[in-house]
Amino acid sequence: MDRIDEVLICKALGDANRMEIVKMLSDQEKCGCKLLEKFDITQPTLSHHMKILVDSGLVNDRKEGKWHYYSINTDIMKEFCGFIKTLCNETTGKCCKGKV
Amino acid sequence: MDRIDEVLICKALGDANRMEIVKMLSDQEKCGCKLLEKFDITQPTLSHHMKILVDSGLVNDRKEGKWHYYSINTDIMKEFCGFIKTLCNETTGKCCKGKV
DNA sequence: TCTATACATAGACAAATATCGATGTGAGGT
DNA sequence: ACCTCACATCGATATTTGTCTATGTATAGA
Repeated sequence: MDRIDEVLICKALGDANRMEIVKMLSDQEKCGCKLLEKFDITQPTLSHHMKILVDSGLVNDRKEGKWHYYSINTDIMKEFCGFIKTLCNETTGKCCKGKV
Repeated sequence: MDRIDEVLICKALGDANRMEIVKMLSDQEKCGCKLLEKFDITQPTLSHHMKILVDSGLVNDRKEGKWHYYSINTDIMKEFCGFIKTLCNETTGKCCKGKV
C-alpha cells in the first residue's frame, strides 16, 4: 500500500521557497502564475519546485484550461502529521497534549 | 522568542540516515557509538549528521564521560508537530481528526 | 491561422551537501 | 606516562540541488 515517503516529504519542505509555497497553499488552492507573483524566481524554477512538491505527494495538481491549480493533499499531509507525532513519543509526555 | 526554524528541521529530516537516527532516538536516548553500529557510515560522517540534528534543535546532546548521549528534544518536536498540523487545515476537515 | 499566455523541458553552472581519510582532543584506565 | 576509546575538526571530492537562459508544448482568443 502506497505509504508516504517521509524523507522525500522532508526534502520537499526543506527549502525556504517550497515551504512558503506550501504555507500559501494551506490557506487555499492557487494557480502557478499566482504563486509566481509572490516569489523572486523565474517560471522554470517555480515549475521545478512544484514538481518536487507534487512528486513528494504533498501537493495536488489540477489542470483546468491553461492553468494548473495546486493544493495541499490533505490525506498525505495528515499521514505525515501522524508520522511526526510518532517521533515525539516519550515516557514523560505525548505529542498533541495527550491525544494520539 | 526562540521559535523553531521549520525549514532547518525539514532539512535535518530530509536525509535517510538522519531520519533513521531520529526514529531510533524517538524510541530511547542513545550514545553516538551505539548509533554508529547501525549505519554503514564512518564516525566523522555520523558526527556531521549529529551536528545538523542538534543545530536544528530536534536532538539534545548530553555529555557523560567519554560518551555523548543523544535524545529527541520533545518540546521542539512538539512545536514542529503543531506547525505541520497548521499546514493541513482546510475547510472539509482538520488534521488529527478534528482535535487541534 | 496567428498570437499570447501558462507551464514544461533541456542544458549549463555555481553553491550546498554527504562522504571520506587523516588528524586533533579529551576522558578513563593501566 | 602511556594507551585506548569516543568524538570533533580539517581538508578533499563526488554528487545533489537551486537557479538561470533558451526553447518546446498546449490552450484560448482574435
